[in-house]
This record gives sequence, structure tokens and C-alpha cells, in this order.
Amino acid sequence: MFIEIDMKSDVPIYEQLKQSVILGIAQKQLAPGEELPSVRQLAADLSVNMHTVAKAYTHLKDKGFLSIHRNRGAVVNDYRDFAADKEYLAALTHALRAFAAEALCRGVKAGEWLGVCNDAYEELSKKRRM
Amino acid sequence: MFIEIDMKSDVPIYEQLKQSVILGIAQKQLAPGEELPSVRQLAADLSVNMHTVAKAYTHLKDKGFLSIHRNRGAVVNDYRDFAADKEYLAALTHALRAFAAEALCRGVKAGEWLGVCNDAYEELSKKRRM
Amino acid sequence: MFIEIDMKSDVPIYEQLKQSVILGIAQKQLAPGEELPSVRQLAADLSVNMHTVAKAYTHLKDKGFLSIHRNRGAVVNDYRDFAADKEYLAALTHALRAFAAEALCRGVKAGEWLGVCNDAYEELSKKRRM
Amino acid sequence: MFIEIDMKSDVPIYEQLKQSVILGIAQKQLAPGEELPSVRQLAADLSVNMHTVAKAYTHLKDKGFLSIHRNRGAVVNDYRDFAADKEYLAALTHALRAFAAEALCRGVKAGEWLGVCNDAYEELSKKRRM
DNA sequence: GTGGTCTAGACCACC
DNA sequence: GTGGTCTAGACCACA
Repeated sequence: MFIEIDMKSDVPIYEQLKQSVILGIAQKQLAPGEELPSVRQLAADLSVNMHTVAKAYTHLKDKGFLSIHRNRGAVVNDYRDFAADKEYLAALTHALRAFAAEALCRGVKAGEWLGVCNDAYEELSKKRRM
Repeated sequence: MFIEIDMKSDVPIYEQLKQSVILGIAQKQLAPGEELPSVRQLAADLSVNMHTVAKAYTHLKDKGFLSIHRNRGAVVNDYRDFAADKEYLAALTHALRAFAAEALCRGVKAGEWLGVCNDAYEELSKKRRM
Repeated sequence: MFIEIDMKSDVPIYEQLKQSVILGIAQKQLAPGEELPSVRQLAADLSVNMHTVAKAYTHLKDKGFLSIHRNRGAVVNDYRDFAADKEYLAALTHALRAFAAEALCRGVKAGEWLGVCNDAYEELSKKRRM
Repeated sequence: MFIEIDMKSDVPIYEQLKQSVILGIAQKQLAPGEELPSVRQLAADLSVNMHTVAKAYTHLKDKGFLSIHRNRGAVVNDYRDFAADKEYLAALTHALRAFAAEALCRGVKAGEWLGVCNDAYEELSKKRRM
């Protein structure tokens, strides 16, 4: 499994799990209709608590990324099910403002800022095509 | 005072305070050498506990944004004191990657992504010049 | 527990705690991966407040000596995580200068000074090998 | 006057003053019998409070570095008045142990450690001969 | 007056 | 169970 957890991080494990799955979808390592490992399976693989994995899956379901079927477990949704809406874009802008503010404080110029933003996106985008 | 706190938010009060101060510096509402309200004063204004404000100030001191003088309270540092270093840029890129991943998942195109990033930066930058 | 606190000292309790832990690591009484007592436990053992211990642990985390896991408590980091960098050496030199100045004033000769410095280091180093 | 104060430092101003005077004596910029500026004078020069300067002078008197005469103000004592005694050496060793512990943790080798210690001493010693 | 430290006790998130 | 956050009130050092 491609998911790695940093137990030292101050980011909660279930958040790291969520991000890993989203990363997987972004890079098309996880395609719509694909099944994720069962809660038990993934928890065992990563040596974390079952509840932690379940929590991540539930959150992802609520966000529209996954569907949870009784028999097949967690399945990646169609892209259109979690397309960007206004609400999401507003939240994104707000979150980015905090980062932009610190960058501005630290003397990061506009070009540099956009460069970093672009790198973050392109790095994923490239892997996607592969 | 320009600082506002959302008590309902799940982001800690002291984090909101830190971001507010950084935002203030980014927009030059807070200039180097300028004194911030005393911990007691700000705590009273916002109806939060002294220690919560003190924690925010201490973190900002550790990050290099403020100096804490024994008798003058917290003072904004010179810009060069908290210039971007490699470590910061690495952390920034890493943080942005998580946002970019979700954006990519949700079908946000490269141009759109850069637009949002640019807006976040320019919005602050404009206020700065005023 | 090997940590002892002098309540009469004018150096803050949390600083004494930090030094004790660093001393423990230096002498390899605390090895990488080893768990420290929980904040509640240690606080009870030393009859100090939980928050005081927590402050010490947090500072040590920030310095890179410890990691704080959400469910295992504080764990000693790998040595390479807190290797000496330029910044540290500069701070060390500056701190030692103050001591050297007083020693020089008081007629301590160069050999004597180096002897004391060497003793301080070797004393720890010896215990380490045992 | 050669004394400089860093208002941003977390070292109390009176401690910085004490260290500056000791540094001056160590480097023989201040010789036995020499008069220091009056409390008023020095306080004005440095833009600090008179009480702060007075406190520094009093501490230095207690340590044996200065005598305070009614008419001549603060005067540097003869060297033998503040020669190293056992008590001082014990305190010095103890203080150095804390620094050595952190250095050891951070992978500083014995030679490196002695090098830094030697530098701190020699730097002052050189200025002294000039 | 300022911030720094310590204590005490509460609630919450995470696991 | 763990640590993280917040509140509350005390005392002290510094200036």
C-alpha cells in the first residue's frame, strides 16, 4: 500500500490518512470505482487503530470522495461527485490567505509565491499523466 | 483593535491570534518597531485569557516576528529578522501540496489554481500599498 | 525516576527538567525511541504541576530532542535529528564567552579553564560508555 | 562608553551590564582603581533606568569586582579581591556541565568542544594583551 | 506597569 | 489512556 504515516507529526493520523487518499486520487493511483483496503486490512498494514481508519473513511465519504458499500467496502466515487463548488473555493481561498500572509511577511515576492504554488500543483499533475 | 477571534472555530484561539498578527504585518497595519497591546489589554479586549494571548505572542517571538521587551511589551521586528529561508520554503511547499491535491481531485484546473493563489497574495499586497 | 528538581533554585522548574532530560540523553540513560514518563506521571512523581512538565516537554520537542506522539507520550528522537548546526555553535560560543570572561577576571589560567571544560565533558562521556 | 545593551535579549539588562563590566575587566579595558561612570551618567548614556544600573553595580560589589565609595562612585577592585575560589570553580563546573551535555547530545566531539571553549577564552585573552 | 512562572482544574481531540 | 487548549488566580522579576 502506498500510504505512509508519520507518527511523529502533529497532524492527526486520520488526517494524514485522508490526505493520502486524496493524494492517491489526485495522482490517479486511485481511480473511480476502485476499492480501498478494508478498515481492518489498512489498520493492520499501518499498525494503527481500526477506529482511526474508519474515521478517515467516514470523513472522506462525507466530503464526497468515497462511497461506503456494505459488501465492497470503501469505493472511490466518480469525479463529478466531488467537483469544486463555491463553498470549497471560498474555504480554499481563506486557507491560502494565511499562507500568503506569512510568505508576504517573510519577503517572498509575487513571482516566487506563484512559483511555489505552481510547483505544488504541477508535481502532482505530472505524476497523474504517468 | 483590528484583531477578531471566532470562538466557534475549531482552530485554537492562540493560532487565530498568531495569524491575525501576521496578517497585520503583511498588510503593514503593523510596522516594525510598533508595539502590540499588552497581553492583559488584548486579553481583556477579546475576552480571552491572558495566558492564551501570551502563548500567541511567545510563539510569534520564537518565529522571529516579534520581540518581547521586558517593559514595553511585544514589538514588531524588522522585516529582515524573519526573512524566508530554505526551511520555511520547504515547509510551505509541503503544506501547499496538500491543498493542491484536493484542488486537483476536485477538478480545479491549473489556471484556476494559480488564480486563487494569486488572488490570495494580491489581495494582501494591495492593502499593503495603501 | 532519575530526574530531580531543586525547588529552591532560581532557575525555573521547567528549565531544570529540560536540562535533566538532556543530561539523560547525553549519558545515554535515555536512548532514542525510549519513552519518557507521561506528563501526569512525572508531575505526580516530582510533585509539580502537569503544565510545568508539559512546558518542558514541548520545549524539548521544539528543540528536536523529543517527539510527542499522541498516544505514547514523549519519545526520545534519533541523534541525527538534533545534530549541531552553525546556529547552535554560534550560540554556544557566545554563552561560553561570558563564562570565560569571568574566569579570566578571576585569574583562571588558560590551562585551568580548559581543564574545567574538559572535566565537564569527560565526566558525561565516561558515564555514557558504561 | 564601551557598554552596549540589547533591549531585545531575554537576559535582564542588569545582567548584561554586569557581564559588560566583567568583560571590560577581563580585557583590561577596566584596570584596578579605575572609576566607572556614575549611575546617573551610565543610565543616561544607555537610556535605561537608574535603578537598573545601581542594581548591576551592587551585584558586582557583592561579587568583589567593585568597591562603592561615597565620593568616587564605583571603583574596580584589585584582582586578588575576586580571585577564583573553590565555590566559584564548583559553580563554574556545574554551569559548564549543562552546556557540555547539550553539546554531547548534538554530536559535538571532545576536540570540537575544547576548541570552542578555547576560542572563547583566547579571544578575550588576545584583546587583553593589546 | 510589563511579561514569566507556577498552580489548579476543566474540557476536548486523538487513539 | 495520552497530550492540547483554555480558564483562573497567584506570585515574582524586571524596569
